[in-house]
Amino acid sequence: MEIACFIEAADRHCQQQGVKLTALRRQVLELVLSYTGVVKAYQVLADLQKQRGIAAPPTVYRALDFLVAAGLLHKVDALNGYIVCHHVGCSHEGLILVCGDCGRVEELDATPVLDVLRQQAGSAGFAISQQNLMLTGRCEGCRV
Amino acid sequence: MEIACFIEAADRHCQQQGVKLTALRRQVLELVLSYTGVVKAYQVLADLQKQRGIAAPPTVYRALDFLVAAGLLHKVDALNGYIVCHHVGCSHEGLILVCGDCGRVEELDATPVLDVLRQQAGSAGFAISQQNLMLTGRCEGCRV
DNA sequence: TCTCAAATGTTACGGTATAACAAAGTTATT
DNA sequence: AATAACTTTGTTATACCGTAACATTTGAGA
Repeated sequence: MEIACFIEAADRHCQQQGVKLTALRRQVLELVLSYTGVVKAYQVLADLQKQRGIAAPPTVYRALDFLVAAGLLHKVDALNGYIVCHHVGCSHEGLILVCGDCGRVEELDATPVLDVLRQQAGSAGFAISQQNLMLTGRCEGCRV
Repeated sequence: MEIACFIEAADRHCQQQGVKLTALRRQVLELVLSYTGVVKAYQVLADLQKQRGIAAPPTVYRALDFLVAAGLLHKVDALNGYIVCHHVGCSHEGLILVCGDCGRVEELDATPVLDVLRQQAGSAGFAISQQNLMLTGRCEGCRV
């Protein structure tokens, strides 16, 4: 199962970083993994409530914040949602395409375009940090 | 005064586009212009209430949506805010650089890099929509 | 003037996120 | 073990962000 594999990798990743992937955090990560594409905090909250009987917003937000900080998830600001990071462990800048209709996510290599961006930002005095590039649009299936 | 100058340019821009910069929309634009940097919808709402006595959220959101659609403002998703577009007439997509240290915002033209991105995304089946690119980094003043 | 469409007003609500404090678990040290 | 210090999680309450739905007004053209 792919989820179990990812969890295992996440576990190693957290150990390496000296942070703890607790039971709750693992549970939230599994819930996010169970979706394809973008997941909202309140969806995760609802799922968590089904599994535990009760849970409050801070519980899920804290777990999500941890997972983002650990590099296991990315926040998609434009959609108020979260996606799984597909480049855990490799220091690789992704170009993340999110379909605004179906939530499907695709990752490409952002290196070439970030080279251009770094140059452009540099001439304005800005040093842009390592990061992923997120764009919203429509995937092939959702274009009519 | 710089605001008056911008308003004048905005007026011409709207006429060219065949859309109307009504009194309300102009008032909201002036309020956004009165700030430096990112402004939140509810800040504008509060200002509007001071000036008119009463106003409700849809009033300001509709005006802001119009101004974004007209290319006069940009929405900054990551901060739930809005900034003035500094490329009215020459560009509709911003490359927005936010200094993680001091919060300063700089806007460049994202058109060239988005052309490249559209091509790259297109070959993966994605049609990326009109949007701003927002990147974090460090501005000249904050780099030691 | 009349009609239609666009813009604005108004009410009410739903989605997003965090503050503040309490309780429970964990770790290190004695 | 016992304690203390710290981290994590639970709980309550609330603040912030944004829109649906419908009423009313305004403005341009027939």
